[in-house]
Amino acid sequence: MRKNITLKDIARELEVSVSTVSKALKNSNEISRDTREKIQAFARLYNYKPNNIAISLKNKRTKNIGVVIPDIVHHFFTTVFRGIEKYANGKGYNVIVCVSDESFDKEVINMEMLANGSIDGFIMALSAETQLRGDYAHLRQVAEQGIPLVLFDRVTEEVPCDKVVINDEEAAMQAVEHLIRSGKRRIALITNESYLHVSAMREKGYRRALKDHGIPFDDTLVLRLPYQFEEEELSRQFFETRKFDAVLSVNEIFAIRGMRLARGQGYRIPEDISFIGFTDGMLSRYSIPTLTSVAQHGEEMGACAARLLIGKVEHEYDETDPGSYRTEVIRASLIERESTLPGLPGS
Amino acid sequence: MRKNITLKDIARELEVSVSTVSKALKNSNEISRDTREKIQAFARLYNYKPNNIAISLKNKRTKNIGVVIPDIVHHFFTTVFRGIEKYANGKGYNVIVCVSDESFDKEVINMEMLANGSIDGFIMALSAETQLRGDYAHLRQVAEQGIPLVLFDRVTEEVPCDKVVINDEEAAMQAVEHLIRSGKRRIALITNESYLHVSAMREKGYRRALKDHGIPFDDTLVLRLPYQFEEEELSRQFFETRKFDAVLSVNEIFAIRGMRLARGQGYRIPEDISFIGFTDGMLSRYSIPTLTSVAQHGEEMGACAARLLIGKVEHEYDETDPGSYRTEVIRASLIERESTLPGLPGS
DNA sequence: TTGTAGGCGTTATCAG
DNA sequence: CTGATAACGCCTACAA
Repeated sequence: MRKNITLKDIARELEVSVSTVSKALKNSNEISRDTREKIQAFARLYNYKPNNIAISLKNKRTKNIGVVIPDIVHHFFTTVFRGIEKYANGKGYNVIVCVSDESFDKEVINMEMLANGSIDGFIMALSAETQLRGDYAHLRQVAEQGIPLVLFDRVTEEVPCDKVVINDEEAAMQAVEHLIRSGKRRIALITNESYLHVSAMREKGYRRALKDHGIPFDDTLVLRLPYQFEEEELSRQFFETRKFDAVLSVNEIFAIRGMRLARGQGYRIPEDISFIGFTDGMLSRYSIPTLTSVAQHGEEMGACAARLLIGKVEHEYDETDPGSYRTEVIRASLIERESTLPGLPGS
Repeated sequence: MRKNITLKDIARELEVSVSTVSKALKNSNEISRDTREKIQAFARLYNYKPNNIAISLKNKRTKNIGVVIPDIVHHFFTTVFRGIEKYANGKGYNVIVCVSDESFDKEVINMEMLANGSIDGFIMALSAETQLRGDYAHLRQVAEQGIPLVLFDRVTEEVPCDKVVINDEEAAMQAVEHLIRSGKRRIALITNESYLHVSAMREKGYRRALKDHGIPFDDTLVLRLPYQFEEEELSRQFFETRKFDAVLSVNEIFAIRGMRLARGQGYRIPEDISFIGFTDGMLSRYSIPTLTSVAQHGEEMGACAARLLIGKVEHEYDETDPGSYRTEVIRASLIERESTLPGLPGS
């Protein structure tokens, strides 16, 4: 095992001082052409590479960014991560990922682990449990330490920092309007238990669209499913006992399961029931019928978050000035597929 | 911004030496109970946390592991990653992810970036381009530097290191045998262009199963699709012009697309054509019909890879001894769903 | 019981 | 042009 060679090694071999080597390797013209070349040749020969850790210690910059997400086996987060990774890599940063598994404790532990010098800043989406508890002390503490923080998608008003969100409410409205335009009036909503901020926003948009079109909100047309595990019975009852001609779902899995149930009961899609889901993932593209879907442009979101974060990391800023925090909104867009009827002409 | 407090700060405030503080904080009984308590109280009060970077520099251990994978928006890799992350986290390690995007150059650049002290070891799956070129110099170099390396799934014989693979050949055989047992004889294979080691192994298993059951291999029943982008026309022709009663696909996407085409042409699944795919992801679970699938147990693979790596990292080992390298085989299993007929009794 | 000194690898400042 | 020194934050052998 040939351990990595250091400046000191080179200095010893070439009988010069460490500082001469250091300067020579950065081509400083403090050093004579001769020695410079000699040193550079030697370094190349022995494949010298500066030690990142030492440089980090010196600069107090690690060129690492920490990403804390609730789940990695999840199309949307994965997509955002790709956006982050690409942008960060382009800027010479590496990305450390920690998965909170929707657990408050893990989120806290992971952040503490990273906050002690391992990273220059955080990008994160809150775990479900954190949102449920509404406890954001760990985020505030990180902010107090002067570590830049960017929240995306699963955000909260209670922490002053940069944020990247999609226009959930508006996107839900537009989806519902799309259904209304194609002649649907009894529109169901499938959502999860409501402590997730994004779900709440989507429900808000759903209600507003109904209201705007003079359709009364009907609570019996809202199916609230538990977040994590499958509860097939609830859904079955819902589909058997309620009459509706369209469904908006806050994610694609609920939509796909809904379509399967509807077909099982003999409904045609989209003629009898149309479906629109959030999260434009694999399932939407490959289901039968293919699912009309609200694309969240995760990769763009990730890139945006990374851009904000690295901006803060590299340019000194005043973290006490609330005006310096931005919230970027990524506009979702509706991808029309087989599960909805085409809208009326001109719409 | 209250920067993190250091040993030196504590020492200055309490008018003791840095080493006293250091020892006191690790409860060394070299230090009097009195000073110990005073120092610990002070440290707690100011929320002292040792600086990871400094510790890394001192110990030459970063407690980071580098994961290099071809793609993150990919169910299998994501699953493996989860296994790695969980195991590593449990052992106090963080995970730095780099995505090679199937590109040789990015793979090399990423590894060089990390190999200069940022990580204690690598876990990786080779990019398609790397396998195509067969150039593994960068891996060898890492190994020479004494950095432990574990390859998973996309491996090569040409680099001596620990490996984690699934029994691709055998799994493909078993899948084909499953089809044969349910009465199918003309079994098609959908695979990708063949420079991927895993695909080659699966094809081998496919052929062997046929042979073992006296079914002649028919090259016209093999559809080879390009790796990255969709080539719908090739598939359509294949489904229109060839007659077969079952399909084995090396991934779930090809299988799902195949099922859609087959249904479009009026075939019933599984009565007319059964399907089995590799990669037991979302699509397999939620497609219509649901897809019988070879589960690769990615999470288990990831955990295994992390275990091997951390083992090497923490226990000195002799990297010149080829006998010290292990290849762990994770056994795939067949998840039966609607896209295949149940096997005959007793099988 | 406490403190000093040296080192991990690098860089910046200043002296020669 | 070159080198000595200090510093980043921490640890530890050794001295007092």
